[in-house]
Amino acid sequence: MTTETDGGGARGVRGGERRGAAAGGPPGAFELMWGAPARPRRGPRSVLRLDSVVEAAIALADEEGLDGLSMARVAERLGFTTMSLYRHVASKDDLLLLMLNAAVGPPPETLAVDPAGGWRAGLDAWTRGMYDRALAHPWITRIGIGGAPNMPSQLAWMDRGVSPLAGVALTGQEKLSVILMLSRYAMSSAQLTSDIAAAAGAGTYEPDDGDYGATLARLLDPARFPALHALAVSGEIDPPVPPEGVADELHAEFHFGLARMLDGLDVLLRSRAAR
Amino acid sequence: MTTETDGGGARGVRGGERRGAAAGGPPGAFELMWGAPARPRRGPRSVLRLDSVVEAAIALADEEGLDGLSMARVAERLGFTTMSLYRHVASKDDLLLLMLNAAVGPPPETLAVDPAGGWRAGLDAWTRGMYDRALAHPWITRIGIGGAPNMPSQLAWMDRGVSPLAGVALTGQEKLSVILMLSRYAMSSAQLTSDIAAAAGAGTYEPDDGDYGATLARLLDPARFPALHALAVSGEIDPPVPPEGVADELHAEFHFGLARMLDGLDVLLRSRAAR
DNA sequence: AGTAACTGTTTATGCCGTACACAAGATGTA
DNA sequence: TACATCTTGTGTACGGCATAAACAGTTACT
Repeated sequence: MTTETDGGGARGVRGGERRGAAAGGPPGAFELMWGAPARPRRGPRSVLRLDSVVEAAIALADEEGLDGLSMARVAERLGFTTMSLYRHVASKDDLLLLMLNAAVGPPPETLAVDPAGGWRAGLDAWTRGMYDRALAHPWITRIGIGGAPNMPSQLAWMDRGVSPLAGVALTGQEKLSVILMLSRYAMSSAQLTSDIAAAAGAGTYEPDDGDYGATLARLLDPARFPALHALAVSGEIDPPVPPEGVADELHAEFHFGLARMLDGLDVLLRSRAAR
Repeated sequence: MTTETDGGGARGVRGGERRGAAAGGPPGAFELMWGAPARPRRGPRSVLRLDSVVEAAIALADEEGLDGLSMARVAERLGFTTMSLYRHVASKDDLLLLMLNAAVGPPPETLAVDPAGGWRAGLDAWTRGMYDRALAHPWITRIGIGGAPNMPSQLAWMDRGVSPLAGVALTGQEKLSVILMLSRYAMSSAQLTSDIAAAAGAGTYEPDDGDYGATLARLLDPARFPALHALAVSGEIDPPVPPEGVADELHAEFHFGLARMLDGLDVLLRSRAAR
C-alpha cells in the first residue's frame, strides 16, 4: 500500500480561471458547484451524468488513493471512454475540485447550533466532525486548493463553525481565524493519522513496527539529538499496538491538541470579558 | 501560475521498503540520509554527485513547484541524461524524500536553547522557524511522508522542539504531542499562505481580487449561510492589499493561532503546577 | 428540410517514470 | 601484464498519463 504524493509532477488546482460555457467545453468547476445545470437546447440527452463521474472518481480515490485515480480508470469504471469525461468536466483538476466539494459535503445535521452548549462545545464538535470527514476520505487533505475557500461545502462548514461564536467577544476577522486554525488542525491531523495508519496496516511501518519510542532510541545519536534521545529512552512514549492501536493513539493526540486550542481561546475570551 | 496537487496520479513516498545496496541499484533514501556513502570498490569515479542531484531538484521545485519537477528536467539542468539520475537515486519518490530532508534542513542556530526564555519563548520561536522554513520551500508541505517522522532533519527539529520543555510537567508522550501539534500547524499555515499568496500574485485570486469579505458577501445566500453571511456583510473582515498584503495578513493569522495554542498549553501547565 | 448544437468515440501527441542492455572506465585478481 | 568484475553514464524502449482534434450520430430549433 502506497500513500500518495506527487508522481509525474503534482499539478495545480487553480481556484480562479473559470470559463463560461460559451467557450464550447463544459463549464468550470466553480460554475458547476455554484450555478444551475442549465439544460442544453440541442443535441442528445446525455446518458453520462456529472454526478456519476464525481461519484465514481471518489469511490476510486477511496479505494486506491489519489495515485490510483486517472481519467482512464474513472471512465472504465463507468463503462465509457476516457474522453467522454471531458464532455462533463473541463479538466482533471476541475474534477478534483468537484470531488473535494462532494466528499467534504455539508456538515452533518448533528452539528446544528445548540445554544445551550456554548461556544466551546460547538467548536469542539465541529472540529471533530471535520477530522472524521477527512479520515473518511484521506485524499481530501492532499488536494490543495489554490486560493481562498470558495466551495459551497467549505463555506457551509465555515458557516457552521462561525455560528457557535455568535455572541462572543471576537471581531469577524478573529472568528474566521479561529475556525481556520481549527480546520487546518483537523485536516493536518487527519493526514498524519491516515498516513501512519496506512503505513502500519501495510506492514511498512518504520523499523520496529509500531514502537516509535524504540525506533527513536535506536536511531538517535545522543550527542546529536540529546533532548529527543532522553525522551525516547525514558520509556515515556507508549508503544501502540498496531494496527488499530496506532490510529487510536493518533486520535488521542488530536484530541489533546484540540483541548489545548480551545483552552487558549478561552483564555483570550476571559481576558476580554474581564476588561 | 499553478499550485500543485496531483496530476498523472500522485504516487506514494513509502517510508519503509528500504533496500540494501546489495540489490544492485543505489541505496534507498533512508540509507542515503542516515548511512555513510561507502565508496564503491570498482568502476569509474562518479562525476555526478548525489548532492548535486538533490540540489538541482530543489532549485527546480522552488522555481516551478512540484508540477515542474520531472526527472528529465532535473537531469537537463545538470547536463546529464535522465537515466543517469537513477545511478544515484532509486526512484523519484526517494528523490522527493531526499529533497524534503535537505530543504527542511537542520533548525537554525538561533533556535539554540535559551534557558532564560522559558518554554514559551522557545516553542514560539521554534514554531515560527518551522513556518518560515516551509514558506521558503512551499512544496515541502505537499510531500506526504508515509509513516512516522524518521528523517534526520525532522528529528533534529523535534529534538530542538522538545528541549524547551525539559523541565515542564508533561509526560514524554505529551511533549511529543505538543511539538507535533505545533509543527503541523506551522506546516498547514504555510501551505495556506503560499497557496493564497501564489494565487494573488498570479492574478487568479478569487472574484473580487483581494477582498475576501466582499467575495463572501456576494457569493453567500443569507438563507443558506446565515452566520457567515452576517459576518461578511458586517465589514469586520479587512480587505488586504494584494499581493504582499495577503501574505502579511496570513502571517498575522498564523501568529494569532499560535498565541492561542501556547496560551492553551500554559493553562494545562498551570493546572498541574497548582495540583 | 435544413442547420446548428450537443453527445460519445476514435485517433494522435507529447510527457512521464523507469526497465533493460550496452560501452567505456576503473579496480581487483591471476 | 592480462583478464574478470563491477561501476558509471547512455540509448532505446514501453506502458501510462492528460488531453487536443476530428468525427459520426442524435436532437431540437428555424
